[in-house]
Amino acid sequence: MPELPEVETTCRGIRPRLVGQVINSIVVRQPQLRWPIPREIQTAVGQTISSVERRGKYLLIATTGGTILMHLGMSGSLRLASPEQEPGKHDHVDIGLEGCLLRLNDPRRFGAVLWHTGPIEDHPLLLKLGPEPLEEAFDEQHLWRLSKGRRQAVKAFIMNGHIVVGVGNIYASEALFRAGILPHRQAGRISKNRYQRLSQTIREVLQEAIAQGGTTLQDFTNSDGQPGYFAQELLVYGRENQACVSCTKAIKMKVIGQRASYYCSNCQS
DNA sequence: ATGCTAACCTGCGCGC
DNA sequence: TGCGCGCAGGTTAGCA
Repeated sequence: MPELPEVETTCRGIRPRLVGQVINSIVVRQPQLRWPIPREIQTAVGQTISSVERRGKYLLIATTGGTILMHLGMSGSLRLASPEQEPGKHDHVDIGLEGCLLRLNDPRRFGAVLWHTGPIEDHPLLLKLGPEPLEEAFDEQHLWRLSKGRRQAVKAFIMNGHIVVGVGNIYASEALFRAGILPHRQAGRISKNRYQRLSQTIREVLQEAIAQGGTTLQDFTNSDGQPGYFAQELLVYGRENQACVSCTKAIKMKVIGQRASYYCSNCQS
């Protein structure tokens, strides 16, 4: 479910309610997520939250004694709820604050809740991540340099978190369409000029999606339970056999790296 | 080093 | 109605 814009929307939504608050309790109903939730997570109880940040699709809730590292996987979402609200079927974790709680819901359980002491940037899951697509370090130079000699499809290349973080399946197809590049083109055989265009369209789609509050396909809601509105802006994703918005030719679908990829064979080359 | 595959799970929509 | 199938927004581990 959540790509970078959805995680960013969530992060912005929960931050004002969390920073400065003391964690009163952590209730784990289902510890079996992507990795088991460690017992040490209870160390966070009694600590004060100092910041709520995003790195790629990871949410980092920093406290005075360590950091809660969360990932929403494919189907996770966070809600701010009142302590009286009964937990639902897939409400696996509650982080209790003063007067409210942060509740993790994740039907497929591909998400993660981990605890890390020491500098969070040293966490093994974050250590090898590529640059943030909306920050300076990400540009055509970066893509061009790392693509050298790579025979992998460019779509898989930009979805690789070690290259650049936060480009998920929806936005990868969208960015490639806007850049006029076929998703199955080999990464190492794309010109620097085209990477210039691609780095631009990646930033563009992500920024627009954040401005719209994320994309709601089935069930994404922000921390207030509101849906995102980017779905109506999607030009190719999920539009197989429909007319291309630019040339009216039928949109095609091809599985690349186990993921459905949508493109226009006329507008992209 | 690179790149592909399986794996982790549940829910939903579709065709029969 | 019910059942089986295929598919879904992510990412890592493991192997060639």
